[in-house]
Amino acid sequence: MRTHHCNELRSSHVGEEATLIGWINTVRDQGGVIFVDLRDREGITQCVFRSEVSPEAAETSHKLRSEDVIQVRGKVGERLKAEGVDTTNENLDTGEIEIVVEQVTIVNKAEVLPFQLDKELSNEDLRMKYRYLDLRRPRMTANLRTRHRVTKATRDYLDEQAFTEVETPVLSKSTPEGARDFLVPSRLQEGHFYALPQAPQQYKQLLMVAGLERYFQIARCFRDEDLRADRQPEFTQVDIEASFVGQDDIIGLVEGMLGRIFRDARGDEIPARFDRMTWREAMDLYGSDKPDRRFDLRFVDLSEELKDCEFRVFSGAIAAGGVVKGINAKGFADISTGQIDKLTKLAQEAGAKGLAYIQARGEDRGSWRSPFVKRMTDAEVEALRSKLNIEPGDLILFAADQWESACEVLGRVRLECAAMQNLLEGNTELDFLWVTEFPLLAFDDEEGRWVAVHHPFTRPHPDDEARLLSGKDDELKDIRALAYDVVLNGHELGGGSIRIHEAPLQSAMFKVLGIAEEQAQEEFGHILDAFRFGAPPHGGVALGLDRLVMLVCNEDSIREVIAFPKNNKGSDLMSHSPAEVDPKQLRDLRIQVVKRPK
RNA sequence: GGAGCGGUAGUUCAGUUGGUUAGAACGCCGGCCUGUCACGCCGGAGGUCGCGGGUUCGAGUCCCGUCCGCUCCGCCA
Repeated sequence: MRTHHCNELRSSHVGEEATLIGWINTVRDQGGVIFVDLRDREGITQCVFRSEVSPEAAETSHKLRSEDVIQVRGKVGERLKAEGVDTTNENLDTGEIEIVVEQVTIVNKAEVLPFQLDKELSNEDLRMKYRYLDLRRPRMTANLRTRHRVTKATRDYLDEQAFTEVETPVLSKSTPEGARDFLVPSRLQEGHFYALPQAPQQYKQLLMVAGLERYFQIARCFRDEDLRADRQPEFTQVDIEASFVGQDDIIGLVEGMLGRIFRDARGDEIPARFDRMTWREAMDLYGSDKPDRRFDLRFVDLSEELKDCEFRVFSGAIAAGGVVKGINAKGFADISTGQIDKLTKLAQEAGAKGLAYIQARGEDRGSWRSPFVKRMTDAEVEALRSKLNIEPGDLILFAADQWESACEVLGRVRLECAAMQNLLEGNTELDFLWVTEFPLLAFDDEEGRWVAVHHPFTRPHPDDEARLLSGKDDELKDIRALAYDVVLNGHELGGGSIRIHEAPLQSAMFKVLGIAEEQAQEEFGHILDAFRFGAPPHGGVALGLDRLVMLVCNEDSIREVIAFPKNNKGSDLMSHSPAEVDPKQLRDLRIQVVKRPK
């Protein structure tokens, strides 16, 4: 059908005969001579139609329209350079040549497209409705091909590291902890349901008991929760588990794998070793467990300096065992009142009563605009000035509360501040970071019980294991886990942990989580059983492939790197899923849909 | 469940204090053009201003409701 693709012919081919097939990118009809840019997935080649070469082809060429599929046959010609006119196109790889068309076939006419492929399109529903056309745009095609290179690099690397890819069931069992499950009714067993996996967590641990030692899977996972720019109800994880390894082994493996991925998919070299910080440090300095360090805005602790401050919001919080923290938004003193209001609202949504600030307009404290500075002593002001490095033009923002709340509030404010100041404009840096020593447990006030921060199979830090085994409430606080997240530019790329591999420790964990023995036996009996038969020490990690590819492609949403994604409400606007089903299907499943009263 | 931004021609958008017949660019259709490549030139078609209600002499513009899209919070072990 074709002899060459559209990014193949060069001046060395001049004089040869060639047949190309593809889509019409553009037509430039000059009356007597017609130029057609023919496009396939590799690129663009200009085709020229002249009546003196072929009257039939020239006649047909007047009827050609954008996105028609055509096949052309002709000689490869060198573009004219005569009379001081250079007609080569430096924007095209094939810009030195053109096909002088002798024969053209209209393979398939195209109707006018609902949007132009060469223009940005902001109408998301239209993009999704005609996703196959949206994907025809070079940027989207390139994203899908990059995604392929990422998965290939992943498989290549893990294969070289002696990992075995194993598929685990998609029809599996609902688990009590974690996200809402998608359920699939069983026809053969009336009233019973499968659940789609949120992650292959239990299966991969059982593969370790099976003696596989090194497993991975590029696994589709499902969570029935609300969507976001970086969250879809079905998504893909690079799921990894290994036996006889510790935290540093997994961390080193992931560093090597990401290095390979960025090299193969983008041609970039990234650091062989990433920075590490503990969860406590990350919260303390950035107010986030996935800090974006591409801008500074680091927290400064002022609890010591302000403990006797006359401003009660500060001294009161410190007296109650809390902290006062501040950030210096350099050169942002001219922030508008509206922006201050927005930051204050944000702080309030995050749980603060308000947001204390100083607009340091000049050197002298008298020139500072602030609701509370007048109540501070000179010594306190000078302490702030030196610890926060306050210079004229700076904006200082404060949070005062219990440590974790204050950090969370200021962390939120920090990100919004950076957005307002456009601190990331034009930034192309890649900042990889490991966050380690996550807390093992968190107390859920609503449910009145301890819940696993990561998941119930996560191993406690060896130094804290005895405290878990004690099971006492005051001992459970601040137990560290052998859990770690890898963060890229403020996005959680993935996380993992070293697991519990002994039945007694696992039982103790279930007990702390308030999962009764019978329930543990019912829900996780197979895991507890398996641990009794010589389970090896093991651990692993899971990386969000969609987010990774999104960052590799410099996109802002994972929808840009998923071929057929769902919209905000979980619908596929092209195929119209989810949809009602035939009543017969429901009868077979013994399912009755009860409409919610309005 | 909550908050914010948006919805005007096929597409991207503009639309002033509420005031004549709602505009531009690209695209589309017709014509001209033998070296274009964002081709150019001439002409033309194309609108339920998301939908419903209200205020008003008069609503794209103001108010209320509603639907849709996006972003964020909650949620996401």
